[in-house]
Amino acid sequence: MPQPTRLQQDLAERIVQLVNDDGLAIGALLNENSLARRLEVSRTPVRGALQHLEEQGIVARRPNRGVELIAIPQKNLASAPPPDDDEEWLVRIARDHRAGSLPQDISEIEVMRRYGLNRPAVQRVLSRLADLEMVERKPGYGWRFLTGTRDRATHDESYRFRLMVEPMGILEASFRLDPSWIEMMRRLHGDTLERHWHESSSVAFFEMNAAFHEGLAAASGNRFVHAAIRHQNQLRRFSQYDWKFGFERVVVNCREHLEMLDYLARDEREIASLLMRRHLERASQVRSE
Amino acid sequence: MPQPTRLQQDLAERIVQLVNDDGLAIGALLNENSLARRLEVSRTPVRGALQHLEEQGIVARRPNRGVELIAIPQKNLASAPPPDDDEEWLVRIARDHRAGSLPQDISEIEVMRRYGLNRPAVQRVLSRLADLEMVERKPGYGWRFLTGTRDRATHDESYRFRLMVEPMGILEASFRLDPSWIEMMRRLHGDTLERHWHESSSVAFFEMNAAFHEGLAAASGNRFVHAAIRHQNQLRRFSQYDWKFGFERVVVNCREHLEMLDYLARDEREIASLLMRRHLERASQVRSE
DNA sequence: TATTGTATTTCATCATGACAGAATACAATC
DNA sequence: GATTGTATTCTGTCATGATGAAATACAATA
Repeated sequence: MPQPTRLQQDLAERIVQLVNDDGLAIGALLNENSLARRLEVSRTPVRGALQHLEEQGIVARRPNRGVELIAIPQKNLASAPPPDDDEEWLVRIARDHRAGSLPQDISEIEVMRRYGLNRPAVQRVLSRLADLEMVERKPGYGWRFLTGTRDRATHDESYRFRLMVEPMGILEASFRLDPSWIEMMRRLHGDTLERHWHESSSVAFFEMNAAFHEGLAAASGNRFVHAAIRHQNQLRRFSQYDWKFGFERVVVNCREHLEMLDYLARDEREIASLLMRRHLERASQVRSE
Repeated sequence: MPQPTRLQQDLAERIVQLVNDDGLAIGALLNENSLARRLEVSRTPVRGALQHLEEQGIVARRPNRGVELIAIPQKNLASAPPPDDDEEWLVRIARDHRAGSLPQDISEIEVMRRYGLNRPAVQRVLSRLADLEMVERKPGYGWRFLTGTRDRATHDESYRFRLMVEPMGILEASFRLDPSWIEMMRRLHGDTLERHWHESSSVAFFEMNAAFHEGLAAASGNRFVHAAIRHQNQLRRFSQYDWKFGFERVVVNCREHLEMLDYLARDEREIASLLMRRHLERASQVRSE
């Protein structure tokens, strides 16, 4: 009981979500069986999640009767994406390599030694870096970083690719955008514009940016469009996490996003699509200056 | 020495490739060191590959002097893609599931038992099926097949996606197509049209088709376009391997490909791009009849 | 009877060691 | 001196068993 599992944490969040969606009031009784059924897991991890919520004072066990809701939980910050355990290692290794503190060619054992990771973890991390085309297996043993010719060309190709997919995604017949999503995005962008700007906000800014583009890709109703953009975001995450945006760039970006949201709210998708095209073209030139 | 490694097989093929590229004649001496350097591996696997070639009567060892080329090897069939070891299992599992002989939800151990695979192999295979969105991890333990709603919608979304990417790829400024590739493709398509058609040719036909689209994607000079189409091919490979094409469909397909090749040979890319668009639109309707 | 409490079984991950193949170094031969 | 032959070291994969968590079955209680 000291450390809730990742599954248990996720379930706890999803239970909070269910409570909100169902509009339950204080005093309502939950029960493990129906939760387990709705969440498609067994009772065991649900118990763990409930215990976790109990420690937070959100529910209280009523022996043999159920679990009473004793406080309405408020959802955490707007859809904080659950940070993957391996992810921090991805970022760290990518950064270390860029800083030149890693050799161009490296074996799995060397990575294990340097970072104190076990082998399965190293293999997961390297596989994911390979998916992002940041490393590749060497023919014999070991791995090789690909960041030689990569950065310059990749940046352009990424934008060229997104220019093919994102504006068209908005025009798909299956495009459906949740109005509440638009509202949430508007609020996030408004906040970013008004809040005082720190260098340290660049990660948050990146994530908002990524969420905007991914959300529209998801709305296209085409899983391949969505998957492609998610992949692009993942790719950019590492090369841009410690990229220092000037505030002017942030302002321009938010304004362009807000403009698109305005048109999308009125279902003016042709215009939004054009704006997306121009937005990407402009953004692609930022770095190459 | 009974079984050459996969790496050794690959090296043997690449050595043959080098011999052809360099235009070496019978009697020429190869040496392990320079081959190892050019192939970016150590001498050990090169030795294995040479031994393999020796058994085929292509080279002969001259102790302490080198390895003599005693027969000009002819390249195997046009770019036969080295069939991945796991791949047959992917196909088999996908097929078994479609045939209904696998449960909707399944654990890794169950897969190990049914197919007599070891755990790492099962994990590789399931991961790849997950990349193709054919299965997903269940929250707790086990995996779930996604082929419920999948097939119908996926087919359409796949073509919608390719319609965004493939015609545009041809128009990219970085587009470069190797004339010899065009020639090879023409020959392949011509052969397919003339040869008598068997049901059993459908795999070969699929692969030619895939190679055509992948080749054009690669020519775009954009790695994301290329990766996206490779992914689409992989996806289609499983749902279409035992799809029975009527011969009329094969004829139409080849004619359309050949027409595109004609325009591409003259660098008439706008027209080729339009033809690609119509080709995909037409192909997308075949199955939904 | 509905629900939680408890015990048992099953599963996936990790740790460890064995093994085959690749990398490397050095000896032998022309 | 260049090349192959041979030995040694290093690396990654597989096999096995231990461990913790999830799934499942059954008992207990309101």
